[in-house]
Amino acid sequence: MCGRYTLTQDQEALQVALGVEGLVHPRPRYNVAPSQEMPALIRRDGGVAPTRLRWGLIPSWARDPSIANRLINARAETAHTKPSFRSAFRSGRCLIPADGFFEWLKGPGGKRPFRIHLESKEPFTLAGLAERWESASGEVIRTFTILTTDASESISEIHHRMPVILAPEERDTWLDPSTGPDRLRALLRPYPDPGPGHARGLAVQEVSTRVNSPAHDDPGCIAPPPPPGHDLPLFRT
DNA sequence: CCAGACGTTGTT
DNA sequence: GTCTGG
DNA sequence: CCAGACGTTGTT
DNA sequence: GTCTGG
Repeated sequence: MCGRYTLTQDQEALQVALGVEGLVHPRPRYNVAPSQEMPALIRRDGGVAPTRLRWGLIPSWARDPSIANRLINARAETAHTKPSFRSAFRSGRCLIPADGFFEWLKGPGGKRPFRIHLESKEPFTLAGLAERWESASGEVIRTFTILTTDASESISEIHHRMPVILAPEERDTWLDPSTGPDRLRALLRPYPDPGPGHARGLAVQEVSTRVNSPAHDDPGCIAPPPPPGHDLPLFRT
């Protein structure tokens, strides 16, 4: 799945990399957590426009917005049929800029966080769904969720699901309101491992458990874990 | 008909 | 809003 | 995703 | 254990 990600470029570099103007990204982010407002790309006036959305989808009909805590991901296989997501799948598709995402490997001795990023280290875009929610008092909240699919072979060592990464040439098809459901679903595949036609793929790097706490958001969150014994008290005889 | 759920992950 | 269960 | 809270009464 | 907040 995908419950944390990074966007370490600054605003200017991100706009250049994505070919978008007017994107708001005040500072590099090393540990983006659900409930936070982040840049997104949507379709507007026939083009691609940047906006800011809160991570965790609130369906328009929800009475309790805390449902967002449980809707940070949507299964690509079923999102088009689910009451919570089908409306957004039809008319609220969006792209979420990122340059890495985190997965935790559960094993004896605890959970170890890993960061997955492109070997090129370039930013990429995740397939997302956006919604607009209005509270009884008239407060409007715009939210998003990230689509997930089966893990590629290289990622499956860590986790069996991964977010959907759309290639640059797939972005417009995903956002285009006239794209049909079959063609949309065909886009929602695992990111390909290196092979014929794909010289470079995803890289997996273990990182410090500093990323565990959503209160941490600094380069230490994507740094390698300290070597064993690093911080242990030293005893000498 | 009305009431109540509506989701993902992972684990059992 | 829309679907399922009673 | 992980971390941290999780309750009532009454009083300040 | 389960829910909420980040």
